[in-house]
Amino acid sequence: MTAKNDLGYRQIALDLSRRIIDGEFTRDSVLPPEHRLVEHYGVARGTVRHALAALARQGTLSPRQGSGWTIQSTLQTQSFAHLRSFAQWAVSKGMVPGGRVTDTARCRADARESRRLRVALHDEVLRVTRIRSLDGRDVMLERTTYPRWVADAIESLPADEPSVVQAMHDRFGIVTAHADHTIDAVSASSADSALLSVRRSSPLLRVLRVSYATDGRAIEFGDDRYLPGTVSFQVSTSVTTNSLMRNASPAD
Amino acid sequence: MTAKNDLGYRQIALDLSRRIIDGEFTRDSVLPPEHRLVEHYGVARGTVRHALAALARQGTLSPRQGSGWTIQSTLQTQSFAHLRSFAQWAVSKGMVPGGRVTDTARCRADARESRRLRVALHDEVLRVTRIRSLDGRDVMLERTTYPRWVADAIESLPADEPSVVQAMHDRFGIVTAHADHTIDAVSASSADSALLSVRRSSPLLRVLRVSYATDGRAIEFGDDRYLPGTVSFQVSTSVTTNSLMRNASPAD
DNA sequence: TAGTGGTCTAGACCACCGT
DNA sequence: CGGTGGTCTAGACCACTAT
Repeated sequence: MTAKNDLGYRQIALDLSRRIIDGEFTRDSVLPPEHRLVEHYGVARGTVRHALAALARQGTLSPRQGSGWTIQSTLQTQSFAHLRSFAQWAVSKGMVPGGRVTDTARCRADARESRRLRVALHDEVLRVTRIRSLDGRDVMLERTTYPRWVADAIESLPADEPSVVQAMHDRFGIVTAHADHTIDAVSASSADSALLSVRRSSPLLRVLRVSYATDGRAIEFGDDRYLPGTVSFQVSTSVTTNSLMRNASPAD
Repeated sequence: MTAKNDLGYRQIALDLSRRIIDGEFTRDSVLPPEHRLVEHYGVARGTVRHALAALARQGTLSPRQGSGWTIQSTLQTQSFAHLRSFAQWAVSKGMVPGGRVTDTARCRADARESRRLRVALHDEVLRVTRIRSLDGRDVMLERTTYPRWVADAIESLPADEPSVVQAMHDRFGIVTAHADHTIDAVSASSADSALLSVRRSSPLLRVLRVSYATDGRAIEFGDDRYLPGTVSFQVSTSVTTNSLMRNASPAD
């Protein structure tokens, strides 16, 4: 876009987000003043402000009266306010998600998998390793274990399926109703470092993730490792919604 | 209030909030339609909507197109501080929190601080560095910047004050109403490594944290760096309840 | 269909920032 | 001082919900 074609604060927010990601505006720089954005997009000032406010809530921008809107972060943040898959989240941020499977194997569940997936120890499970990318750049290494009841569906998907969650929903009617995430930091293992092209023992942001179907069965157990500086997670708390928990035991 | 005296979306939001707390509107009931609130407060619809949107962001209200604004929660203040404060969280987990100030300095706000705290660039701020421990073991390095309006209160606290949040509340009536957290992973800087006794460039879990008072002013901007394996963050999300749920089970 | 919220317009005035 | 964001007005039309 970047033109004045259509309208809508959502599209404008998406376009601005896109332009920030593309480097048209850099961190700590100031956005063009509102009246210029109004010209550019051909909408009323209120609409532009609606878009800017949305980006501010998401941590991308920050206004200062009398000065302008400065770019807070060019990082993309995942908010837990919405339960989204990697691909759906990427699309909502105006980026192109990618993925490729590097390894897949039928195995017997180890202790950790049996605990998280609530299947019997040594039950058959499917382990899949994927590299996930944003706009063509690898940003995350995902190791997911699926219980037997979803394994066949997963194996039938193409290796470069961009959105596994979407495909599971569309093709098999398997819906994620609930998910638990545990976040911590780890050193890259030698396997990690090879797949993500980073030095061994460099820091990675790890998200352990278990998602559940509407009937409560676990759909998958994932260990996602993000390159630092590419993705961060954001939690907004208020008196009424407590969405964040600290946990003292090691994440596993 | 509850009258149509003055104006301003903040006052309207505050008034609605108070009326909800006072029980005039109960949980799961529906607010009067916007046009009636417009009459009641004697302002334009945009102003009413601005106030409603603010309450919605706090989790108090939730709109449904075609229906109305339903009251999501009538809860307020108390339990909140318990989850937000490092010290109180530790106590609730049966651990003994500790802390010591290693550095404190009055400075001029740099670009990042002025952005996050919404104070002018080069405004005077107070920077405090603390080491925080659990059961006598150092687990976290905390660098916090306070704006001028809280700096004096902070400086009056003893260096080993275990719970800053608690003290601010009890002694000065400064209450945290809302907070944003951004979580990612970083390499330990040389300063980090010295203070936390880890190798340089080893992974740390970083939490950037801005907390706000009830009137919306920023109370503090913090950069907390946790040793991996000591603390993790857990988030539980579900599709049906847009607001997030707490999960009391341990990470493992 | 009537009533609700969702979005948008085209102005206006004020408060704050920098020079 | 001129330029910026912050707030407000008084309309308008659309999309969705209930009946």
